[in-house]
Amino acid sequence: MKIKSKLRKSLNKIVCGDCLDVLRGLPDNCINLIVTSPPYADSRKEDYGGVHPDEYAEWLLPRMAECFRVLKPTGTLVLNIKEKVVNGERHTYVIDLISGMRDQGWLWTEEFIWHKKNSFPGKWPNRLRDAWERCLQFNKMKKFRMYQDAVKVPIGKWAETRLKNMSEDDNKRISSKSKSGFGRKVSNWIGKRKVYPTNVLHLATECAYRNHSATFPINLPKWFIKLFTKKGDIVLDPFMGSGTTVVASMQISRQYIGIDINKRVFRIAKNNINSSRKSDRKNGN
Amino acid sequence: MKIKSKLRKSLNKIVCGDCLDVLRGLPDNCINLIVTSPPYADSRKEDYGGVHPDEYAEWLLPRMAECFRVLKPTGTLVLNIKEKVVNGERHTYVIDLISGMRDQGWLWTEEFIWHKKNSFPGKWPNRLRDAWERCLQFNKMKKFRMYQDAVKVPIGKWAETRLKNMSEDDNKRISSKSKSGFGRKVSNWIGKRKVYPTNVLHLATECAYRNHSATFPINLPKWFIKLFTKKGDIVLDPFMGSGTTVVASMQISRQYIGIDINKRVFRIAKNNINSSRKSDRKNGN
DNA sequence: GTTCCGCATGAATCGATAG
DNA sequence: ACTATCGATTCATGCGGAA
Repeated sequence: MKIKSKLRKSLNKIVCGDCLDVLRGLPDNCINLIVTSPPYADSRKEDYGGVHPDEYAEWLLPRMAECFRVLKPTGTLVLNIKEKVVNGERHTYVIDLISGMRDQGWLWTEEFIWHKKNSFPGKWPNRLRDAWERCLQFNKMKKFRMYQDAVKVPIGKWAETRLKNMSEDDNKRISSKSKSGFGRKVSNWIGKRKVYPTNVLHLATECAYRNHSATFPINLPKWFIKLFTKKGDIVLDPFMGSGTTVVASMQISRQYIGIDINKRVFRIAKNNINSSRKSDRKNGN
Repeated sequence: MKIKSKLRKSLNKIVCGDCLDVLRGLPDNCINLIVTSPPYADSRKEDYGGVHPDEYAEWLLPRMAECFRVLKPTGTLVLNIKEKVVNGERHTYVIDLISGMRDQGWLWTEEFIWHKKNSFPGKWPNRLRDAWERCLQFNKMKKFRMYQDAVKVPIGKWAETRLKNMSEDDNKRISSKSKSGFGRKVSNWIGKRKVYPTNVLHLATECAYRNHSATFPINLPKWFIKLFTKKGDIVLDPFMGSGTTVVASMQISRQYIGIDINKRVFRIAKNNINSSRKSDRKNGN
């Protein structure tokens, strides 16, 4: 049981280091879900040094190989990514990445679209505003775990804003103010017909209280965690950033492992996780 | 003037045949915009004989080469396409196509998302409902014609309240605290009624012409025609289907060339175009 | 206890200018 | 010529305090 203890030692912890090295310390086939948003090519230079678009796939691929090894056969990997414009053209590093990962044995199962409702403003002579990002789904096998019922949404006009309205945060915010208000809200939903959502997610980028330069609304990882894991399962984020995926996992009772190479960002993640833990306790969880 | 007459003879006509052959009869650099939805791999078997996904890019590429030749240097190609699921996995023929077209000299300028608001209902064991398609934009040069003002949309209702009460800071330029380089000057928006859209299109799949097996709402090609051409410009659809792109072109006073290989579908297109012409005349155009 | 309203924020991109 | 830095451009959202 050496392997099991090795895993147990890493569980519900965050680690500062290159995920390429850190992941080597994990046993094979132990993770249920990997949700991550790797630093985009050439961006976040301050925090990550900025990998050039031409070398991006090459840089990310060995890390994806380690992810493949640690993921359970029925597990899932979700990669939030978008190619940037280089020289007036969309760069090919994302499609190069897909090709390279398929060579590693990954199945490119699905591509979700995150529609960013409040995208960056701006006007350019030959380009409109960019309002979407890819969430690439990869698997090791055709048959993977998926819990569609966990992400059902009320029928009707709410379908457009399903994630916003379904978020745990909303529940929590209401409950912290008044228990009765919370109960009433829930009762509104009871009895409503629910339908399965689509592969297009409508979410705004969060803009308040972010010390980290990347926007990654907590409802995005949370939605995928609900869709691909059940309570107690293990969620990994090898590019944790400010810890959004980890906090999402905690809030819905999944176990987690978080990794990030940058010390400044790591401290922010630690703070976010600690304050999330505190507010959890306050609410009696 | 031999070339010009060759073009003039083809203008505002539709042709039944393989676009690979038909396009050879057109001169170089004469088309302003190509908007098309090529037959999907392995589907529409009845109409097109069904190209297998593994051979799809190979089949489409020589036709894209002819498109490259006939397109003006400042022109644009828009390809509405989506990879299908083969063996539980998204097939790679679209990214193979992008690679192959870049080898031909195409620039992969942008990728628009068509969000299908009323996607087909249903439930599959390992998959949610598919509610989006790609609209790939390709160009021959970095500088192409684009008329963003033609597709402006009404400003959001946030503006009504926000712009009434201006703080002092709103009148000067405030730069964002993060290193993004972004700033804001709220007073810029006073009096503005319309804003530029994003690269995400929300359109329902209203299929006017039910005899054709592909759904392609007329507002999709029409939007791209407005964005990339002006009145009198020439629009080509080498996979015309039931003629949606052609009808859209007629409705907003662009010239057209439509091609389709399938005789049955071709007759439907002819009918659609004729009745569109009639209703045009009735309206005094 | 709810709604209203002010306001800071964001994985951007291009062209010009400087080294 | 080629690369690095800099300034200009512009929406919609959700938090938190106020009514």
